[in-house]
Amino acid sequence: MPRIVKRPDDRRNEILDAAQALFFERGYERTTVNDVIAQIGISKGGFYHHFSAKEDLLEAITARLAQDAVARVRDVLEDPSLDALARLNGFLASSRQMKVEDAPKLRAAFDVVFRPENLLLYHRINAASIAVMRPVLTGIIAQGKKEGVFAVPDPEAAAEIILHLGASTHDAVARTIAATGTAGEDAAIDALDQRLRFYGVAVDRILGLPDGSVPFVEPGFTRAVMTAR
Amino acid sequence: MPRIVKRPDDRRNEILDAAQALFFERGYERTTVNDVIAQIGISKGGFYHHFSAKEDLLEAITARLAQDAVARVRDVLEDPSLDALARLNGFLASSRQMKVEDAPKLRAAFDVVFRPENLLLYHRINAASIAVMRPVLTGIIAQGKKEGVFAVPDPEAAAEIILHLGASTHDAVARTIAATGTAGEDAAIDALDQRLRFYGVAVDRILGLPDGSVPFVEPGFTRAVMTAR
DNA sequence: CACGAAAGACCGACCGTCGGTCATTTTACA
DNA sequence: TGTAAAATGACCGACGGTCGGTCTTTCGTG
Repeated sequence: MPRIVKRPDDRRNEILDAAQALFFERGYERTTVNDVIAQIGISKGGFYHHFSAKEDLLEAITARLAQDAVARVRDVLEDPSLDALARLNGFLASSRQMKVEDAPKLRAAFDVVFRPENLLLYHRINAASIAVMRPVLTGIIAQGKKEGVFAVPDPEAAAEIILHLGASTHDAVARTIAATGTAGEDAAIDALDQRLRFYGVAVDRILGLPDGSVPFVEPGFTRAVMTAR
Repeated sequence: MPRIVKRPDDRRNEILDAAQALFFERGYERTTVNDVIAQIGISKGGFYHHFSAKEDLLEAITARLAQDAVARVRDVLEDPSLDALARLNGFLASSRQMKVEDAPKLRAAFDVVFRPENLLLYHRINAASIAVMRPVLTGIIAQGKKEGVFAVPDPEAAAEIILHLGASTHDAVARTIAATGTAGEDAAIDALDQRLRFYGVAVDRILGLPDGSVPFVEPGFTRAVMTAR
């Protein structure tokens, strides 16, 4: 094979891009290092020059995804005119907007990531996004505590709990995906939507707010994401 | 090797016991099928006669652990004289008692299960216990809703959320384990204890109860478990 | 500017391990 | 004694990872 030399960062990103596409297409375990290097025409040694193990790919990809996600909502987070509740709701609204915007890609990824055999991939993505979001949400909650609107003893613990709430949707989402294409699809989407609303209520209560203060979903959101192609 | 024939159930349990011990000693990935069969002196084919994949071991072991755990608190769950809040607190108290009783074994398992490379093992155990506990907790919450003491729209969703709260302790526990033997151990245990108390408050609030109604830990519990040898 | 050597990006054959298969043998029991 | 189930262990293919070596780029030096 002809030897093509690239700047290390470019090559690294090229590998990451290829691996990410494959992971979201086949899952982590079912993607081999050989698959990745074949996709971009690189040798085994070349790959291991940039990454010390297949596992490194997972770490790098999930970190990159999480960083990208947080970068896209930075403007809301840094607007000094917002009080804590507005900041929190703005943060959640931006996140939803992002999800709706590339709903088709997201939905396709869901189909793979929520399969039982890809549990590890799911949890890694989750852990990475929690790691990135934790300081952000902690900041918002600390601000709200200072403002006297959030009644929590420990902002960081509250942030961790709320972020993990997202993980508890795993089964509900998986059930909805499983129902796709069946007669129960419509009902499954409604059930998921109702469940997500309750998560919003759970957040309200954990923060010591009246029910409905932090809407987790808006009308049509769940359906828009789950029926995207 | 001499051929020893046993009743299928006995053999199955023997394999399960050996695998469980190894998983809690080295983790799932680092335990090979050869390790398991070597431990009890059985052949490869013999193993695959009883289990269709290594993955099956995980499923069977986690299911068995979860079943055992729920069986041990059955008496509290079936006592008809208890109202919902008493039942919930009794259920949690029994769970704590179990943990304190075999704290040394538990702590040793923690050391392995909470290592980052054993994330899958941790999540599998968690998922299995949630699967078993969900109907139980759903029943308790539904009773409380009927009694008018728990203010939740959907008992099953509430049960799922509360059970997943346990998972959100993962990082906090991992941090405490990491601090074992260092100068910060004492502070780490206190921090974990405080965090667990907050989880109790979160449960209170999700169920619409006044703070302190559902104590998640009692004095000394966290320290007892985390310092056991 | 020329050039030679160090750095490091890249190659690909090779290796050990591991999960899993299968033809065969042994045992229990009706 | 026939047969279904239990158990054997040699074998397989795929996979993650290694390693000796090659080729390109960069940069200090005369």
